[in-house]
Amino acid sequence: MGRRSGAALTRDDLVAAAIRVLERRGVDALGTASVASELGIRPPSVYHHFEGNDALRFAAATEGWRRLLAALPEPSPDGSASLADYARAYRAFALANRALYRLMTTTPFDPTDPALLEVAARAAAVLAPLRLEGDDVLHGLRGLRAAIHGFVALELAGQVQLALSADASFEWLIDRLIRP
Amino acid sequence: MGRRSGAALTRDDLVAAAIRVLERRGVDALGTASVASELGIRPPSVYHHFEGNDALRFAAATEGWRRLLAALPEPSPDGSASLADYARAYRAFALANRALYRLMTTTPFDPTDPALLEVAARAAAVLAPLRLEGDDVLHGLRGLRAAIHGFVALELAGQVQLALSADASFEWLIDRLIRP
DNA sequence: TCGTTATTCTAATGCTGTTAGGTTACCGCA
DNA sequence: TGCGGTAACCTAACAGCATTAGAATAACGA
Repeated sequence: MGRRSGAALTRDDLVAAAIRVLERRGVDALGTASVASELGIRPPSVYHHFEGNDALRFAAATEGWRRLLAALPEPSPDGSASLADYARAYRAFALANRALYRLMTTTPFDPTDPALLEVAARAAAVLAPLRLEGDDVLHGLRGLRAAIHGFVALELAGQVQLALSADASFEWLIDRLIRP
Repeated sequence: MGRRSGAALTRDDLVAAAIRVLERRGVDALGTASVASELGIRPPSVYHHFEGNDALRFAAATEGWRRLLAALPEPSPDGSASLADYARAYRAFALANRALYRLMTTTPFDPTDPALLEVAARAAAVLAPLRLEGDDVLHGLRGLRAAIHGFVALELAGQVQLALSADASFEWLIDRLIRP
């Protein structure tokens, strides 16, 4: 049986289906088989939209960065969007989209991707009040990302036990990093 | 053909083979097939030593924590092993055993594992000079692990570009976390 | 020496991702 | 209005994977 009647599937349809699979069945279940099944098509048909499994996962990860970007506070000239707000929004996104975040941070990514560049740019904007200079700007950027991602990664791995509030520890860490 | 003559394989033999596969062919290639091939046996034979693929990966990850522990400085009563030494040794291990470290931090782990508990205990010992009190002790422990792991994870993902020394950024981050 | 057990095997199943090549719907153009 | 080209989907087939079932052989204890 050849082409079906009605609207044809787009790459975006497949990516959306991939993210649905991701949320429902976890990162290990993501593949041509599960995505095809989600859409009611056959695995080989996926190859008309993507080169293969890797390209599909890559596209899903990129869409993840776009969604993260949409969840981050926009940098405002008056500096009302604080560094802590940025960090909190980042962490909240990761906790609300665990499988997707794992995919994003395990998939090799394209350093020229606009969404990724913008995520980094907002982090830089939000660091501005610290008035870092020279190399410290890049050190600060790397340190902030490392701290946020590291904390979230430990949480997602279940390595933050319940004896003490994870929220409080996160605030403690961010505060220690940004204080003058 | 049944059992082979000579010494039989042990669980440790399989774990060592798994780590060799890990280093040579990466974390995705690790499985019953590759480990069996590494040892010159057939995949089903792996099931006489481990319940399956997950158990094998779990054992390899646990061995990884043991090796990390051996690479960390021992806590000394006079405090000569500093926090920075601990952080540097941790990072060096991760960079020298990339695939193994990825496996360790991706595999769900046993929170009662002695090696893991000891890694955490040494981190706690090394934090002692900071004289944190109450909840701050746990906050500090979590923050330190998050910062170190986050930085290393970004490095392993290739997300630390070469414009500025990663070593310097790491020192910057650790210093900012531990200064009074 | 002889059964018992441990270790490995072959054979087979069902799941992947992937390639090759066939079939049908849509769309622009005569 | 009809016709060809292309895009989107299909079935069939293959290789590789983890896994289970059951047979064969070596080592070991009585």
